Order: sequence, then C-alpha cells, then structure tokens
Amino acid sequence: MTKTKSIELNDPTIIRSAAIAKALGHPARIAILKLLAQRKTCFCGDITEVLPLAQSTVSQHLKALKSAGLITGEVEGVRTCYCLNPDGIKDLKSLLSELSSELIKTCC
Amino acid sequence: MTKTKSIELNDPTIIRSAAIAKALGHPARIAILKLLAQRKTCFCGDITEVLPLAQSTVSQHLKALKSAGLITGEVEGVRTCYCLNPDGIKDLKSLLSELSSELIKTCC
DNA sequence: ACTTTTAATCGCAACATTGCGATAAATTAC
DNA sequence: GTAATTTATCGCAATGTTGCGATTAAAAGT
Repeated sequence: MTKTKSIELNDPTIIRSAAIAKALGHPARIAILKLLAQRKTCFCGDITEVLPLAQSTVSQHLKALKSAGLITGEVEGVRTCYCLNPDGIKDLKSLLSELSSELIKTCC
Repeated sequence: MTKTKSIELNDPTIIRSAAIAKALGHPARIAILKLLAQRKTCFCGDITEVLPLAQSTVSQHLKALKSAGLITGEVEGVRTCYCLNPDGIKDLKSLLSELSSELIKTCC
C-alpha cells in the first residue's frame, strides 16, 4: 500500500539495456568497440595512438566499457590487453534488437 | 599536417549512433518508449501517471527523446500528444543493429 | 472574467561525465 | 639496481544529468 505508480524502473532487463546503451552513448566508446572488432585485441596504447584523446581519457572510456561488461581487459606484463566480451556483446545485440523490434512493430 | 591520429570522432554515423544510445541510456526513457509502443499515443500526463517520477522530470525525459528524434510531440489543445517517431526508431534499429552485427561478427 | 487543467520551463541541489596533466605502480630492459 | 615503458588512478575544472517543487503559459470549461 505504498506503491501507486504501475511501471517499475527497476526491471532488470530495462536496467541492463539502459546500462549498455549508456556505455554506447559516447562517440569515443563506439569507436573503441569498432576498433576492437577490427583488431580483435588491443593494448591501451594502441587505442590511444589512434584516437584524438589523451591516454588517461582513453583509459577511462575503457573502464566504462569494461564495467558495462562489453569488453574484457587482461593484464599482460606491463600492458593490458583489451578484447570485446562476447557475453556483453550478445547482451547488446539481444537486448537492443529486442527493444527495437518491439518499438518498430507498432510505429512502422 | 595538423592531424596525427587516424580515427575521427566526427563520423556522422558514429555521432548519430552515440546520440541514440545516449537517449536510451536511462531506464525511464526506455520505459517511456515501451509505453508509447504499447499505447501508440500518450499525453505527458498519461506517462506521469504511470511512472514513479514527477511531471517536470517526465517532461525533461520526453524532451531528451524528442531531441534525439525518437519521438514526436504534437500540441493538442492543452495537452501534448507524444508518439514514437518512425524515422528515429528506424535509425535506432538500423544503426544499432548494424553496430551489434559488426561487433558480434568478430567476437563470437 | 475566472478557474481549472495540462505541459513546459525555471531555479536549485546533488551528482556524474568528460577531458587533461601529473603521478603512482608494476613490469621489463639495460 | 636503475631506467624506461605502460597503464591506472588522482586531482582538478568545466560541463551535463537527474530530480524536484514552483512558476509560467496556454487552452478549455464554467
């Protein structure tokens, strides 16, 4: 007898979808994902070399992508090897394509 | 001879994808889109009635979705009628599904 | 005319994001 | 051991986001 509104914003599916979308919500992070798709594997320095951003900034974007579960980062000696995380990318595909079909069904 | 980094972050496709993803990057906005898909059409008040958020907050989320091109809002007398915007939803589907296929191809 | 209804906007507070340079931590090379 | 390399983290500034209540603006009902 406390709830009056009927839509919950804590639905795990919606939360996860929003988190993934948020991680995609910056051009640099999309560019990083595409780069990882091309090269399969990248050190942080490889990415910094290629993006017009400072190393610390790239490192932050990598951290965001990692905590959204979209990439993995394994320490290899001095460096860290970043890869796409298949599980996360599957979530991205399934959740967002499910959402967009749900939306497109009624509006088009 | 000013550019040294090879990846541009001003690629319009990447920018548009990021903008769409950013608009999806909050649970309330995803919930609003789903609600519009269900009901085809909503006034701001319908949405406020159903979400655990104040009217002003809902209005702000609607503004964000509208400026990302995902919904339209037509004034009808005192009220505003919100709908999914087919063009925007098509962008959402094509850009994000294109991105996720591109990513999933190499990682899975 | 006045009140009610609806939605947008303002003002505010709290917090998050983006970006950078500088620094720290850890491994590798000498 | 010392120096060089690589990445993460810190500190900082600027800006953006999220949320609310209060107010404004505009239309509709009385």
